[in-house]
Amino acid sequence: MSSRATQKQQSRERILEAAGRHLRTGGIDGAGIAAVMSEAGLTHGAFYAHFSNKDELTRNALVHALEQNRARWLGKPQRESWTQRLGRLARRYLTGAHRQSRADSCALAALCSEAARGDSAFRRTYEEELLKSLSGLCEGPFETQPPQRGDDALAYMALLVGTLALSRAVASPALAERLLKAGADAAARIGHADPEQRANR
Amino acid sequence: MSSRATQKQQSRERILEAAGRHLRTGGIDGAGIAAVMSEAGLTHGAFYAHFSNKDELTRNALVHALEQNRARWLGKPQRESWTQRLGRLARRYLTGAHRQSRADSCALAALCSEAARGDSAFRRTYEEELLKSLSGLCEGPFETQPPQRGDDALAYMALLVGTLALSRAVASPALAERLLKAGADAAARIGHADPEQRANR
DNA sequence: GCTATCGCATGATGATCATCATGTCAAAGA
DNA sequence: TCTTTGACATGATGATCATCATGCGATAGC
Repeated sequence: MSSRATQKQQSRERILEAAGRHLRTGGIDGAGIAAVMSEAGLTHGAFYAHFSNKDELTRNALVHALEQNRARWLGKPQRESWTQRLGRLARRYLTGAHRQSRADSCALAALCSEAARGDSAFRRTYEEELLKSLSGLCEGPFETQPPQRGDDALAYMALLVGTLALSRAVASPALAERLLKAGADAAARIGHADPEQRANR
Repeated sequence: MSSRATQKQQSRERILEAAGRHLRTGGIDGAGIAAVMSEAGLTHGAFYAHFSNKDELTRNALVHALEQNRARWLGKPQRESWTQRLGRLARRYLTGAHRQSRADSCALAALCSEAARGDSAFRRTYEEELLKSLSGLCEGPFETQPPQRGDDALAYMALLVGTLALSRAVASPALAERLLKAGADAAARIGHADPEQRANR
């Protein structure tokens, strides 16, 4: 690859990094092309050499951010039961540190309510990333999971995302911490409700 | 009350209604004073006779919206167990209709991720309203609930909010519907995990 | 070495928006 | 009836922002 091409590739990488941080910290609108480019060490004019418009950047930054999120959250495969896995990953996700670190936190949670207002291309991207995260959680393609496990995984993700979002939306740290704890406990229980009870729902 | 005062009161009411709709449909920034005032049948200049700035409007609209939300969601007291109540209210909350009606839907869910980016006055208001909703759910002051019930209520609200938000963020209607169903099932189970299991957590 | 290319910078442009200044007119109070 | 008040309208003002036009300078291919 020519040196110019690698330069451009590196610039693009830095832009996506900066955009990912801004996206999670400031939301979809809170980005600002000039601010992102400046954080990437460039000026606003260079933007259109990399992306055709802001929406395209936003989608790419979302993908980029969630790949990082999944790598850090899911880590390497473990020897554990489904129930253990749900409990362990919930405790790893619902921490005070995750709540407070905005710039590199889970983009699904950081954007959950704003995503609904995005255009359909953005929502398609969001959905794809959610499905990838579900597959990572299940350690296999989400579409091939047995129905009950798929439903568990969906409710589980909704609980994690909702808990983290609420814990940030709230003003008092004490309530935020209690939310995290209550959410993690409930998430750990999603895997093992009494089976006979679940059969005749 | 003088006729002028009632006029003003009615104007204020219409502004709050319009702002509540815009808040839930377009988010905190998506409001736009001119648009809100025009929907209230006034022009933008009249705004500052009612509120000192946009932030104040936003907070008041949030309170107004959530009062309506609670009235419609919780309805009249019922003769039912805690478990039954959680199941019934989850099914009432997590419907396709609620997902699609943006303008008058639950403001807690509509703003859950953006609220984190609001100023501290906004987050205080959000927290107060969340606590009122929790009290309504518990049919008594949230602060006086037994710890386990309080934790259940917190996780339950997080699950409802997260499920509704995700179901809107996603592009495909089928996945959205499945999320609602899985969320409602899981929410109904929050109340009755095996007690001995819960005791030695 | 010469020239074309292209990544990037600088500086418009036009749109949107919150807020303010000023004017108007009807109702309140004397 | 006359004056004052205040709810509302109209029309700036300045800030922010996405997008575009233009120019530069280094690199790549000849």
